[in-house]
Amino acid sequence: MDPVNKHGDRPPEDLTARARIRDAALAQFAERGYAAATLRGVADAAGVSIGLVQHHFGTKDGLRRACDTYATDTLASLDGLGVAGGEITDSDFLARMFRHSPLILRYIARAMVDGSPTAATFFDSGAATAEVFLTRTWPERFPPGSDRARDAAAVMAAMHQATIVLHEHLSRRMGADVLAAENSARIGLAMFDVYTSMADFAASDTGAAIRDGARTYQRGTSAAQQNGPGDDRDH
Amino acid sequence: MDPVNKHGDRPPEDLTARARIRDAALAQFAERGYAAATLRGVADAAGVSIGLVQHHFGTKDGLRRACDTYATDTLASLDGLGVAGGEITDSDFLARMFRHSPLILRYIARAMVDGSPTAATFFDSGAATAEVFLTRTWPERFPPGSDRARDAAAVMAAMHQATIVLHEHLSRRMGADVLAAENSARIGLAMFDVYTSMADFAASDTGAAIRDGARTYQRGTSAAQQNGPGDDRDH
DNA sequence: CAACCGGCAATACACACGTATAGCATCCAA
DNA sequence: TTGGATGCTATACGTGTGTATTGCCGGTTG
Repeated sequence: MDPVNKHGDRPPEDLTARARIRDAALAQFAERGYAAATLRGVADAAGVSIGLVQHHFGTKDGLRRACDTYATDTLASLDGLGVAGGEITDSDFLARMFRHSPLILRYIARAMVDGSPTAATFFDSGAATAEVFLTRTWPERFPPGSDRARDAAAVMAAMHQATIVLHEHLSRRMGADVLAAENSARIGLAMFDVYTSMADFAASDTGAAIRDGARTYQRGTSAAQQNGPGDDRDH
Repeated sequence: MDPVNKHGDRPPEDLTARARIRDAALAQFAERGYAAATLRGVADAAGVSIGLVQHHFGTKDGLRRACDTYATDTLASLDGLGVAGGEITDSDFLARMFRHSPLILRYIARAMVDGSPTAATFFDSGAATAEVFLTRTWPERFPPGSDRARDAAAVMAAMHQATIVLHEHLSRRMGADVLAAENSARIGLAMFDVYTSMADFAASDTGAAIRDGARTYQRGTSAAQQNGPGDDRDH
């Protein structure tokens, strides 16, 4: 049997050599990073000559841009329901992503820390979605346009995307490939556990002390960069 | 004034050319990644010849290993209080890290996704710390050695380290360098907000529905996997 | 048939990289 | 003074890289 879900349910024009090259590039860029990946490696993985890679994509950067736009388009096509509405369907979105193309998921994970301009768009999209969710669900805590909402949304996006970006370490630690479809729910449940537990901690005395300490520390530094007398050891 | 906190409070032997090369390598590896960084670039940044880099570190991989061990030692020296005890002094640990050497922080952030073997150790250390914290604070929810505790600890480590690994996107979105010492408290406060809010969401009807859906989905897919049946709702 | 054009391979080229080697000061013990 | 270490530079070498060039082959069009 040939490799499954490699060219799963894609239109037939995607089975051309050009598409094979793009898929190979997605995999190579994801596994080795842009700098370490070579055009000859991509050509070999795609089973074509290196000349054909240039014929279709011109330069190495052109190949990367093609991968970026392909990933962006695929993501946009999956954004149709749920995410665009500002719902927190993160796990559901990922589940669909797992099924559709783990290749793109791995590529995104690498691009996020590989200097790709598309990665910034992806992160900002996640942060924007989170911000809509936060301001809609708790308008009093996160007033629309406030710094508090913006900060929380950015941090929340980072925390969620961490499960993708750090999938290698996460998988090693959990003993399973967290980018495999059958394990998507496992991360979601663990995130629920972390959220509820850490909220308990935040509401506890020590949690409140830490938060207050951070608040006063922030007030001290926001005026002048010098560290105030604070540092109040939280036992 | 010369660049501050570049060779801040380090022993005098660190001001040798060898140390300057190491610092330049830390910066170059962090900014460009291992593959894209060049020995000539490191030599230029350190103000020495490329031959001296080889004289001190032999090969490029030797230079990377030297950076890894230096980062590891620095981390270990900061682990003295708080973290080793299993406390969740994450923000405090980071605050000290910010002050001591933002250089190493940036290096760690890159190494985490650049295939460095040290990065695995760093992640595992964070996950182990989190696991101790979870099992100590909520022993009934996270029994020591259970899959549930291990999963939650790994995800929690990933979520916390995300603020470092994704510092570039986070900083762009928040309009400030999140790896700067004066902003360390800001992330901590945002994380508190996210935790409390998402815990509310997890406790809501839709949150419970999502969790139950994930549970049944997971039961459907994990035939061989054994998770203790004693998961059920902890009120 | 002839001209042509896109898919594709083979090869050549210039360059930057990591690495190896040789040399030059300075210092310090014998 | 001699003679090696030591810190450091300069330069050469081989290789792998991205890219450019050339040409072949099959199908379409005039």
